[in-house]
Amino acid sequence: MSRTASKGEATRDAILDAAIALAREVGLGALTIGGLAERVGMSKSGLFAHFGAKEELQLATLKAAQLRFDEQVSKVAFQAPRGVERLRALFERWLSWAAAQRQPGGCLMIAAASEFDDVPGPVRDFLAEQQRGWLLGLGRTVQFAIDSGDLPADTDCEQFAFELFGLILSTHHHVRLLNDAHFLASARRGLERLIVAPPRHNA
Amino acid sequence: MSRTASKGEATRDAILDAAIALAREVGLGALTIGGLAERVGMSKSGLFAHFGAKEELQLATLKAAQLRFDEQVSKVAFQAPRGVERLRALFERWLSWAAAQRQPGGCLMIAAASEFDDVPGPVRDFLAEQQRGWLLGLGRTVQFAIDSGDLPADTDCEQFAFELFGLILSTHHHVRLLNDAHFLASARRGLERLIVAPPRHNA
DNA sequence: CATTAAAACGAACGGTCGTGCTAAATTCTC
DNA sequence: GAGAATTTAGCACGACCGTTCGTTTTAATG
Repeated sequence: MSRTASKGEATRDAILDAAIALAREVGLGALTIGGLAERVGMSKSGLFAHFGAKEELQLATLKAAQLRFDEQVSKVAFQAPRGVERLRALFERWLSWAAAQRQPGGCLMIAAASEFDDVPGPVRDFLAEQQRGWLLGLGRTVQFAIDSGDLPADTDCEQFAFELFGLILSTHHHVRLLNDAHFLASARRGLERLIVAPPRHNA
Repeated sequence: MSRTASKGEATRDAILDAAIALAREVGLGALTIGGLAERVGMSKSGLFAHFGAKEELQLATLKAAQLRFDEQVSKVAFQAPRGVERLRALFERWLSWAAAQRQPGGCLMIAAASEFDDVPGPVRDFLAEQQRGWLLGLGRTVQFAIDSGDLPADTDCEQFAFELFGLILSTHHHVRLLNDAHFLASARRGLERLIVAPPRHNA
């Protein structure tokens, strides 16, 4: 069957699947090994042996979530041609990742960032690095839209990315807290305004 | 001295002061009674007696934070005359509340919302109600700017408030996680774009 | 100042946390 | 299928959690 799927790796993947789901509900910091073990259906110590420390479990969970994000958001959006079309695809995928998933709990990375932004350590470091990379990737996608002639040449990519991120955050916040999906439409209107009247350099 | 400041109320206030500070660092959920007691310099049971339950402590902490917010943000901004001037004042005050405070930890309400958005109970209910009220207040401030002729008559107040909130969230997120104050400037540029090219109805 | 009420304390409770250790069970390799 | 390696379980530990209770200290009242 799968080439390198030893039993250990298989259960490890299953654990991380459950860890993502559980952490989205209670938070990455409130993720307990006992609770996770019960959810997966194995012993606490058996699960623990896969990671050796709680912090490792947290990091592994974040990395697994990032992998999923890349597949469900970035990868899919990058099938659209460069330009606003890809930008819209990315935004739409991102929206459904962050605020419209069926299972409870929003975006793990966003929640974890808010949770760990004052807790120094590897988890925070990972999140910060991840954020830097994502911001860069967003800026690049905007640049492609400029290159395609879909956006004015003097569009400020970084400012655009910053505001785009704000739209996602606001949607995430309101949809999750107020349980009102109409904010998804607000997000889309915000994107259109960004496209029609984008932020520009020296303006 | 102060009229109704029995000893009990005084220490209760001191406790809540410390609770806000501590909760901003570790999160409202990770707030422990023992840790808070140590910080305040009193016994665990003595502190506990003031609230009777941890959830009451959490709620009291949130209410105390809201009180501060009203005084430091809303109240001050409302001294400016209605219109964009007040809008700018509000935004600036809000910015320094959320992302530029000296002490560690960002905005408690934002962090708590992200932490409790999937944890049913009084804390979540309080946060949701608070958010509804704030969104309404924001919209009203925008409406004043329309009435003063500073914004087009067909400006969409709710959409405006939604995007404004996104700017604050994005700033909060980036400043806290990446420790880079230059995002404050991004926030201000976002506000200017909102004023110059606001979202409109039927557009 | 004496009395009473309020507030703070100290010790203890049952539980759960993360983490070692050792033994049993399972999977992999030849 | 035998033997080695990996994976899982069981149990115990010290620490800390929220909470209770009885006592002692402190503040308010006449």
